[in-house]
Amino acid sequence: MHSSANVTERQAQAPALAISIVIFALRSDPSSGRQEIWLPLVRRVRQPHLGKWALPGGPLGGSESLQDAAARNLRETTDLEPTYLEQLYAFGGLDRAATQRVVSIVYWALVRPDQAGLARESENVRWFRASEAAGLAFDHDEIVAYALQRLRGKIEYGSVAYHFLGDRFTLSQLRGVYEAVLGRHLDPANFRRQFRSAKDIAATEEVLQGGRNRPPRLYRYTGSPVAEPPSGPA
Amino acid sequence: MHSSANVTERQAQAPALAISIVIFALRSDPSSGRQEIWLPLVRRVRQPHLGKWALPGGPLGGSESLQDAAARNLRETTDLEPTYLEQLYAFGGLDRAATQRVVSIVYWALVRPDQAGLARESENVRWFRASEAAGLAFDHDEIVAYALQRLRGKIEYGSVAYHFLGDRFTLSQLRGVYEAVLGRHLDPANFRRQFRSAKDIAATEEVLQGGRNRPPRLYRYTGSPVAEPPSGPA
DNA sequence: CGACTTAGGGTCTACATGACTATAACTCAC
DNA sequence: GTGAGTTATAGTCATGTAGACCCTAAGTCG
Repeated sequence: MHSSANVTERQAQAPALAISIVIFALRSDPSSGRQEIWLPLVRRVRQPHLGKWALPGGPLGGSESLQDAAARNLRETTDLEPTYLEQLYAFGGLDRAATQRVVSIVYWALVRPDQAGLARESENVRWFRASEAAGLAFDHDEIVAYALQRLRGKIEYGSVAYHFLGDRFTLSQLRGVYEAVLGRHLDPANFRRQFRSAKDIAATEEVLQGGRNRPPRLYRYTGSPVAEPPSGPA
Repeated sequence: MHSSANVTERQAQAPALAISIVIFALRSDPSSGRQEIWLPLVRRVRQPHLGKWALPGGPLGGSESLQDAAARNLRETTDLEPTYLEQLYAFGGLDRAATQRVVSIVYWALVRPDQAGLARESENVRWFRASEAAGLAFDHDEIVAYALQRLRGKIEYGSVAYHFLGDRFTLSQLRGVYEAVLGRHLDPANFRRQFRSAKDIAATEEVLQGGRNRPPRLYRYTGSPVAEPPSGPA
């Protein structure tokens, strides 16, 4: 599939179509306690870029939608179900791959590493801090940077933050998500005030017991669990 | 990464890759004087959907980037240069075309119909009011609706409004753009106050003479003329 | 019990926004 | 030439929100 082709052959070929996916999850640093953004990468087991780390992905199956293909690649690498999945961008520069013209439609996803999904690493699948994911294969460095930028943009406006968390969460946990994504400290009191008046969040009767300090109240996200309509943007 | 089928099988299944483009321009209604959003459509001259109106577009050339392909399709239908060009979305549902799986990477553009470009219509190219573009071929109705939604979202946050206008414009003209895109009346005084303090807009020494009323001052957009970095999102 | 830490509520100020009023500068009808 | 009409432009006032900051509540731990 990667037989070296001269220029004429390359231009005659239809561009190959691939799906890649940037999968974000949060993990607490054991020492500082702060949350950080992590993502799984897959080691290249063939040329080109053999041995380098790359985004999960693969060719688009003939009988699946773009979104389905992204979700399938996510499951195959992490064993997790996405709580959020959205198209990021279609990358189609001429020089993305040396041997063949490849157009990659990239999705980005948020997962909740509740189960041992984040621990399910192998020789060829490993989780990295987003801040330390560099030197990746192809143009995947740029793609990850763009996905992070989009994540930051989306969290300010929209409702993606909740998709990092379980169905019940404290405002401190939610604030931790925002601080991890935005990369700066947020005032707890102002954050609370802002989200108490938010539409799609509701206080439950429960509090979280077992902590060292005053037990915090648990909240619930009441908005729609999926951000993207099933048949693409409507 | 994945056990690959042999080349012939894969190419038989491989979805076709196409570029489409939604081109927006503003035109004043002669009776009301208000501005409206227009876009050019192309009549289908072959099956499927023969005779229906559709978005400009075509197959992706083998030696052009996605952005270049979109710009080329724009020039071929309108003879205008885009002042703004950005990727909209990649549509890849299974049922988009009856006979063949087609993945369309759709761009959207803003043009300034300074020259006679908007008048350059033909049997198979015609401009339509965006509000009246319905019954289009394929899923192009949805694509136009989504592009309009994106335009509205972008105009509130960003700097796309200026790309509908020439290099010198009055605040009334700029307000006209906002009113056309957002579909509602805006208070002239408040609009003025907001944009006098905007960063990327500067007053010139000139005023626009020849109108019926008090001559308005001309302003200039000082931000970057292109929104998208040349090599895709950075 | 007192020290410590996080939860949660409040105040004060600065700033942006929407509604509204007032004045300036021009054309046109007469 | 004068006044009506229209748009340009400035200012005012009330409201809402965000950031900085302070205070109290309710737990744990020594």
